[in-house]
Amino acid sequence: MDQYKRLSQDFYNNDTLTVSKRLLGKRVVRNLNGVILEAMIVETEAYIGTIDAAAHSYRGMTDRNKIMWEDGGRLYVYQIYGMYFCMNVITEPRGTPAGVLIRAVEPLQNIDTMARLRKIDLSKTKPIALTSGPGKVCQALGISKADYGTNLIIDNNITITEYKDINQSQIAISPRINIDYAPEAAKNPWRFFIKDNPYVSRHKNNSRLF
DNA sequence: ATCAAGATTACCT
DNA sequence: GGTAATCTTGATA
Repeated sequence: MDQYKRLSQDFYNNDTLTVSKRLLGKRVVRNLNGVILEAMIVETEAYIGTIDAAAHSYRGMTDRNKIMWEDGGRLYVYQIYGMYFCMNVITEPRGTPAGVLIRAVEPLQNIDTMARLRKIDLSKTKPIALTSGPGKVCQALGISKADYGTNLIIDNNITITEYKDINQSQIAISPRINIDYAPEAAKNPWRFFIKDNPYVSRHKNNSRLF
């Protein structure tokens, strides 16, 4: 590791909306068999346990979502549509199920390896296609269900560190993406992203800045 | 045992 | 703008 500090247990054992905002500008460090992939978080969504009909934890504990009841700083990985994975950073102390979906990152190091994992030829396709969406993020960083439950505070395969200071004026807020199955919850402005960052997933909701 | 649905993406017109 | 791809999971019987 270099000069940037890992985020602490206290960082994660916190209010989910606060953690969602504070994760912007932080750096994901992924050790993939000795190859270090690094990327900055640029887009997040909060999923808030028992009050949020869009959250997997809303209807209680299952085999899939049980990690959400653990302490913050754990990794919740699930498969979607039979072919993609999504990664969530668990928040709040043990017993309170909540997490933050990492929707987009900006590649920083070993971008060629990310392109290979994404099966993208960077001479033909724009680099923003690499990591501008939750399924793309996991594919580019080689994250799958094998990483379910990773402890970001002590584990060496995946961690998150300080990186760039993002102030409030650089953060845009919108409703969350693709949660039509929970129309009431979809009204909550619980998506956060860095304004004008090219890696933020493109969507009509981007125009609604609070 | 069966079955519908999904915190998505790539590709098509 | 629209839709196919693809399969684990959770709910119901």
